[in-house]
Amino acid sequence: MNQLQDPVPVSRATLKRLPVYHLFLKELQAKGRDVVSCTRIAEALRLEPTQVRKDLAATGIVGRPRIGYQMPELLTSIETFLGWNNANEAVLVGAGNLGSALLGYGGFTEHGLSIVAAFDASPAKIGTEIHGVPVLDVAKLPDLVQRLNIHLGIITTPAPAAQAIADLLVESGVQAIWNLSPTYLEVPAEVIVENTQLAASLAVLSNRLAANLHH
Amino acid sequence: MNQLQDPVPVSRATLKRLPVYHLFLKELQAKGRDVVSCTRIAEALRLEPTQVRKDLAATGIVGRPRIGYQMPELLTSIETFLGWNNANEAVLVGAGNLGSALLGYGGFTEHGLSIVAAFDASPAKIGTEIHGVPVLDVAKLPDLVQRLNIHLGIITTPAPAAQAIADLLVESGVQAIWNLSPTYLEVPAEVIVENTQLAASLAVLSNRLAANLHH
DNA sequence: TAGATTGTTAATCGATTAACAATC
DNA sequence: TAGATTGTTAATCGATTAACAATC
Repeated sequence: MNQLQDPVPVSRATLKRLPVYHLFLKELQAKGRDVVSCTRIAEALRLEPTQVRKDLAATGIVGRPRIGYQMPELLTSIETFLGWNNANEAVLVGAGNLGSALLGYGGFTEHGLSIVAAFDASPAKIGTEIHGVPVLDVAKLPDLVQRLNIHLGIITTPAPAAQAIADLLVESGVQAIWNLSPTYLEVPAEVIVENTQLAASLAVLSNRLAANLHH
Repeated sequence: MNQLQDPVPVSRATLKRLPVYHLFLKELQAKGRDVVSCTRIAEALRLEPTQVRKDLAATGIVGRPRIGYQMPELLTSIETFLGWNNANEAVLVGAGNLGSALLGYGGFTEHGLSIVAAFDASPAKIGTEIHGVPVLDVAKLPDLVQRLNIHLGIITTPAPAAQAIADLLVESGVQAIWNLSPTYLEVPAEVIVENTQLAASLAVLSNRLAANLHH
């Protein structure tokens, strides 16, 4: 329901907070709560109640004054909004340490991501399985992506290989790339790229830690 | 709330872009360029030249009109500002898939991070080494952190264990936590927490991909 | 009812972008 | 010089926060 057509465009900031709410709500639900207010969420997560309210409203949920939101309804609303309950199939390229970690992560399935195949250039890995996912030759990527109509590619290769892999994914028809390699990727404007630079997260932390130690 | 008394308060957004510039500049340097302008950086990274200029200015670099910035000087300026050239020692807790991936990542050393020990609760792992880093019993964490005066802890445990580990790290004197577990951590206000929620990155991507597919 | 909470509009804050003078 | 680029101030934009009426 409430599929408002072209509703308020949701800010990236809101999009990043929604999974955090989801996490917190799951924990709360496990403790037996079946109703929750923005006030409570905001307090626990050190945010402003109004911000939480706006974020939740973006998912289409409607609450009840004096009461709050029904827990299962709220969780479902967030999940639906984030596209977590209609699985996205994805391929992963680069079955090294980080790639293997993601293949073994497990938690992605409940967030609507299913990695159906991994690709690598190393002959030693090709033909094996990592955490149950087959590792294939990169040469087979275009065919598989097209046949299975895969929309999402995950890049966990070393930096020097990443751009060529991105090109290959785009040529094969992938519409979104999750880039975990330490590179800036050049792709056509219509392709969505989400960069998760582990070094960048670290940079923020290092800088703030250094500032702290000076006091 | 955050009373950093730096000369110029640097926005978190700037802090996140600096490593991207660094990455791009390293690639450019490898191609033999030894001077670069904001115009060029902005064009390659699809940003506004003014934004690049302000970001770089935050690191203290001074450029020359008509010319731009000297490459080695600019790289050093970014590295120094981010604290990448005076190593931070860190411990990692949770030597599972993701933890092992980080231990094997290698790229962190050049960003000023040195993981000196890993901790795990599993007897099978204790006493082993992963990518050259010893895996120790969590019981030994407080002593080691205090003795070596470690400031930074990295949490890669499953969600249920994360809060207890965070408490332990804080008690032991750690001042910053890089949390890669899917949990929201409660810590004292003076402790810096940087959350890298892999699921959250994914959430942003899923949502935008879903929106795209509807068109 | 009284009071807590939602939903929404208005004000504030901060970051981005534009404009432009200074400089080499 | 002429023109590209820096550095900086002002304007704009967007997100957060505050205020408040509606509601149960």
